[in-house]
Amino acid sequence: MRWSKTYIPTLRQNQSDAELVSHQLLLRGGFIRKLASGIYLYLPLMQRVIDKFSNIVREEMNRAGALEITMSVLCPAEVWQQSGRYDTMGKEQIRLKDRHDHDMVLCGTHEESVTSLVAGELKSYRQMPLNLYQIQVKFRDEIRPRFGLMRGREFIMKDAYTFDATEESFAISYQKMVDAYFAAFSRAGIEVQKVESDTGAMGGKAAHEFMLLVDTNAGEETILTTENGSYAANLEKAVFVDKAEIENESELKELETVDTPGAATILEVKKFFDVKSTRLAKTILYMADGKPVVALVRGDRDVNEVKLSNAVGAVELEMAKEEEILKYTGGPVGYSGPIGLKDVQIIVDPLVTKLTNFIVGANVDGKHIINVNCGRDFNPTKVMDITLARKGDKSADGSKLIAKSGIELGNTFQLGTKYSEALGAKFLNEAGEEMPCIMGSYGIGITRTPQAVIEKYHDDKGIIWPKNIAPYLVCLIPINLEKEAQAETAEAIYKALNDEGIDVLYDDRKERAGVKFNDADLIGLPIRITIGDKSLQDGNVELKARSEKDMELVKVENIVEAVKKMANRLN
RNA sequence: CGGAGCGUGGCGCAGUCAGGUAGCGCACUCGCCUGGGGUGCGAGAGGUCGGCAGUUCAAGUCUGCUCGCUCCGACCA
Repeated sequence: MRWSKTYIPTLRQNQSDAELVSHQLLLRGGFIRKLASGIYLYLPLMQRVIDKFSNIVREEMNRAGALEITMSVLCPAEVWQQSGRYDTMGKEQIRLKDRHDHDMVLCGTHEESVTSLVAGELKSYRQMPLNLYQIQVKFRDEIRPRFGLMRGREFIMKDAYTFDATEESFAISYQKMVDAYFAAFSRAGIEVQKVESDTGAMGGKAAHEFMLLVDTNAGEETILTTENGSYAANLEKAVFVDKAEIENESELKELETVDTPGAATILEVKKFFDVKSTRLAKTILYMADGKPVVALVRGDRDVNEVKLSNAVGAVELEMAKEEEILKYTGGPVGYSGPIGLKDVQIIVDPLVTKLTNFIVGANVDGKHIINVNCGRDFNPTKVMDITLARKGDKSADGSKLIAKSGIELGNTFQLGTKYSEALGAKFLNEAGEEMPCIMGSYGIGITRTPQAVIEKYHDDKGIIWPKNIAPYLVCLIPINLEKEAQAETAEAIYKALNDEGIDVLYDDRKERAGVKFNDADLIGLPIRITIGDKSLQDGNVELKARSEKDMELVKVENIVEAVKKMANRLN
């Protein structure tokens, strides 16, 4: 492609509202433009990146036996009502009415569509395993879109869905997808880390995320992992073994209400009684789908709201407001406790049940209760792990957990039979019994991944694309096209590379060398060929990798081979 | 939704406090110069100052309403 014939609107200045380097570079490099908050247009360079990455994913999916289909983005609400998710998706789902006033949704994922498809066709265990996928636009009406393509309201995703007759068969299908994911990301030039994650709105039994680990604040998720990688999970999901030393008293003492004026926070209470925060229980009131729930964790710990949300089966969980705290506990913020609460669910973390004679709020301004014991003084609705893990905690095998920052590029969900039962995707097994399919669903962020790659691979001048997803492999730059020798050589090399099927962007613009070099560095094509008088006198052109500092001189007639050789050794 | 800001040529901004001829840099067009890291000189074109209503002789500037956008938080691929 000739630069003058394509459309690459690079910018000299940064756009003021882009926070992330990768977002900034996509805008400056002329890859994307924003149409509205969280809605982007993909320009020619970006389109090529998307195509290249899509094709890698497509090839790996096909290799794993998945079959490509396309499902409609527009979907009748009815299907979502059947699965129950019409109520649980909340405002993230974009909804509209058609001209007949029928409720419709713009899909953010396709479990419902694919399951209702399969429900009508799948009758026998002989038809499984089945794996269907598509690469398509998705809609999620994010509360706060940000970070460019990382969190948009419209984005492209590869989503795959598996249907199996038995757990054994499902395990194989799942593993095939996991393997395909590693293969696809590796071909795109990046290494991902598989971590355990919460299933969230997807439901189901277990889930994994595929994270790109980054140094910057771009990682919107924290991962806890052991040094050797034996365990890795995202913060919300991470399970840990608590190693805190607790000074428990063996004898259970009498309850006592104590005046603690001005001591509302854990820190103040701990100071007041001159004890460690592990001797206190933190009582936090939440509203779960409008109903009050109290969460009790040890004083030195924080509530994991995802775990809590799962514990009570809530769709929407938020911390209670001041007036709600007053209403349900009778006391002000900072003095809440589990004793004497009525019509409030009490979820207690196991770490609290291990304490004796601990301290809680009295639900009265300026008072706390001491010598509290769970089960004796109040009855938990449920005892369940609701504590947020943190770095420094121990994993199950005793190794220390360390924190890393990651960008989620893909995920895999073990859905079980949630959707197949709801939407009637049933089959007859070998014994002639009717069974629901065992399902899995699998996503890869097609537009998000390239931006994450940029976040990982860039320098102060611009992007450094891995070769397999670079919009072009080679950037061909004649310093001065007015010089006939340079122009002729450029044309010849351009033709030679094209004839070999090598993607080359030929900068034939009447720009000064500096502009061309800067633009080339900015858009980050892996290999640059420079044609200038100095080296051309000896029949040479200059070959340079974007990721490397030094260039080499190559005879014009050897350039194609040299490019191939360089491409081979580059990431 | 809670908190904080911002909307002025394509992009980045000044001007708003204190009402009185809409400005700067980059980009763009034309001419000349230059020609190995965002070149220099000259001449141009381009703006409903987010929108609506109000105050005023006069509104980018003051008032009210409204729309959009960004950042922090809750939500998430």
